[in-house]
Amino acid sequence: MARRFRGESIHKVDAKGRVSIPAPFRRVLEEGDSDWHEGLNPNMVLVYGGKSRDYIEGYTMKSMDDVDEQIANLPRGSRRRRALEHMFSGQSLQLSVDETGRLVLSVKLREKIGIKSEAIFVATGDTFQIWEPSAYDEYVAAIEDWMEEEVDDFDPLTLLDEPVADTVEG
Amino acid sequence: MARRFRGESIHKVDAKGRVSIPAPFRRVLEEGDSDWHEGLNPNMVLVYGGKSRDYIEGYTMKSMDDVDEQIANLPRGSRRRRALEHMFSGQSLQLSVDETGRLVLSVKLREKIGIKSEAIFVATGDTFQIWEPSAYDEYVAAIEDWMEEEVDDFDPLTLLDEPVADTVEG
DNA sequence: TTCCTTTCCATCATTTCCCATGTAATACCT
DNA sequence: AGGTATTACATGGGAAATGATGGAAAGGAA
Repeated sequence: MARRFRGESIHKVDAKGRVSIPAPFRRVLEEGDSDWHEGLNPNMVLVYGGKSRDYIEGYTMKSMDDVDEQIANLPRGSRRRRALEHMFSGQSLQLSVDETGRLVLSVKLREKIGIKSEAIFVATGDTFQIWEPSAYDEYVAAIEDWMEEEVDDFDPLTLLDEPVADTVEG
Repeated sequence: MARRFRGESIHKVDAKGRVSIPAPFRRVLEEGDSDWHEGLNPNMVLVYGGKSRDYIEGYTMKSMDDVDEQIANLPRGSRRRRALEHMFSGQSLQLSVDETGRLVLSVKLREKIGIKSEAIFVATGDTFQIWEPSAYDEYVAAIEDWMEEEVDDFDPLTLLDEPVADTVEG
């Protein structure tokens, strides 16, 4: 398994939409770009689709290739495939990290998730998410409430043992 | 895997039918044209067939070569082959991007998909589509409605995990 | 000539690039 | 250990390059 994103951190977003990518995340992006080599800036992909999603998702080139390949295996023209193409081709963009470790969020993207002057980067394994900080706080609060009532013995790992009957509410 | 088209954007169509191709798409077209080199304008192919299709499809030279080759492998004279030849040879045209990054949509093409003063370019992986904006909105709304009910937990990637019992409606 | 298409220019708004600063983290030396 | 040098990061500002778009000029076909 490739190196994974870990941790979360807040960064300023300037008037041009520039934001620093957390340095540890940059290492993962470099490793996940087969064209990358020392001294170069890695490429990556942002996915901003999902009408009601209030975050942007960041992919390494490799993990996006995996997704693209799986989509390509679905029957052409099927609804499922069209939905995924819409999400991952139509609602996405490729970019390269700049010389100083930043990426640029266009006005369109900033507006979609409500970002003004700050953004929080959150690791989620082989992708990461970019949120407007207070929206993320709400999201976290919701998860923690759920844990509170669901997880008996303070060890979240018990969630791994239980049978899965999962939905959004599950 | 070759660089893929990503993202979507709206552009003005002037009285002569000129439209800017999104700059990121141009990079893909350049890379997908084996004759291209710095300082030159890439060639590409538009496919406008399909009686009830309300978009035009854009191909790089390479991806069109792939399609042509697959067609060439079908039995000569077969109905399937003739249909595909009609679609991809007959109902298509090759053109080159102009000096300022635009292409020209003839009156005929504009009428076919109902374009008046704007067109939206939408990436779909190794091709892209050109739509009349409001027609595209309808198409997207349909997809999103379907996603809404089909995808439980806001993560479209679950569509990749579930068993495929796929038809065009799947 | 007249209409239509293809080139060539011109302009304005972004977007990208380059440089600079302050601070934090780490390495180095004695 | 104490203090200093060095490198890595985060962030800002301005200049330069690119992109989108409109209009005029030029080439041709009818």
